[in-house]
Amino acid sequence: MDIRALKQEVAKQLVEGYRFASQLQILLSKNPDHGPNDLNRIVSGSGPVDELMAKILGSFDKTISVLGSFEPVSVAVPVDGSRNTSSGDSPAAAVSDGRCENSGDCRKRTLGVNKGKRGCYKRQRKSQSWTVESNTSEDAHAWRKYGQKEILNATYPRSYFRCTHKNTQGCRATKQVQKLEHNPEMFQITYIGNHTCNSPNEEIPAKIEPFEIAMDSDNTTCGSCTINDQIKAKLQDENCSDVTGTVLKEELEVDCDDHDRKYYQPTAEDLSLVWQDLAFDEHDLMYGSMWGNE
DNA sequence: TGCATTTGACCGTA
DNA sequence: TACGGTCAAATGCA
Repeated sequence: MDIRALKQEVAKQLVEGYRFASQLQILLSKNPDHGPNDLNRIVSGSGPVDELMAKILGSFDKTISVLGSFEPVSVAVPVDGSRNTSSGDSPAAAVSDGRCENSGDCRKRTLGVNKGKRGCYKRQRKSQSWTVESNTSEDAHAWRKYGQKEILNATYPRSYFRCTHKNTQGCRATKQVQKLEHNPEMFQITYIGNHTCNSPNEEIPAKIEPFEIAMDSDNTTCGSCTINDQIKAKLQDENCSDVTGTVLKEELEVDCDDHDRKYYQPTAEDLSLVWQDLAFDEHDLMYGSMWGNE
C-alpha cells in the first residue's frame, strides 16, 4: 500500500471520527448545564463528558500524528544543495532548528565564545496561530518556558513557552501566555504552530478544563470559524495552498511547514482546525480533489 | 546531577 | 528605531 492510499484511508477514518465528535459536541451544546439528558448519566466517572471528549479528540491527535509520520522526508529537494532535506522533525534538525540553520545570516558576536550564538535565530512566522482564553495556562501538552517580556501598555508580562519535545523530536510548537487586562484570573493563550511531537495524551490531567476559543466581542462569530478563516486567508496569502512543484513544496516546509500536521489541543474547536488543515494540505498538496471525490 | 525557570542580551520586523 | 520574540548563561529545585 502506498503512502497516498494510507493517507486516504487515515483521512477517511478522520472524516467519520470528526462527524462523531461534532455530533457529540452538538449534544453537549444543547445540554450545556448537563440537564435531564446529561451525558454524565451515560458515562460513568468524574467529568465524563470532558473525559470522553478528551479521549475522542486524543484519538484524532494520535491518528493525525500517524498521518504525519508518513510524510516523506525527502520531498523537499534543495535548490542550491545547501538546505537540509529533512522535514525538520528529526533531533538533528531540532538542534539547529530556528537558529543559525542558514549560517550566512548568523552574525558573530563579540560577547564571548558561547554568547556569540545568542540571539541568532530564525523568528517563527505566525502563519498558523490562534488564540484562546482559559482560566488556566496549562493544557494537555508539556511546555517549557523560555522567556518572559514586559509588553508595552500591558499590565502583565507575556510568557513564552515552547514544546518540551523541541530538542528531542523537533517539535516547533510554541505558545504565549498573558493575563487578561480586565480579568487577571483568565489567561490569553496564543498558540503558534502545531505539535509534531508524539506527546502522549495519557498525560492529560483529568482536572484540566477545556479551552474556550475567544469569542468576538459581539459573540456573533464562533472562534473556530474565525480562526479557520484567518488560517485560510493566511495560507492563501502565503501561497501555501498553491503548491505545484518541488521548489514550492520546499517553501511550504520552510514557511508553512506546520501546516503539514494540523493537530494540537484536544478541543472541538481546535479539531476543526485539524480538519481544516488536513483538507487544505491533502487537497492542495497531494490529491487535488480528494474530498470532492468522496 | 539533571531539568526547569529566570533574566538580560540580541535580533527580526514593522 | 522601538517593540516583541528568542537565545542561552545563570540560577533554582527536586
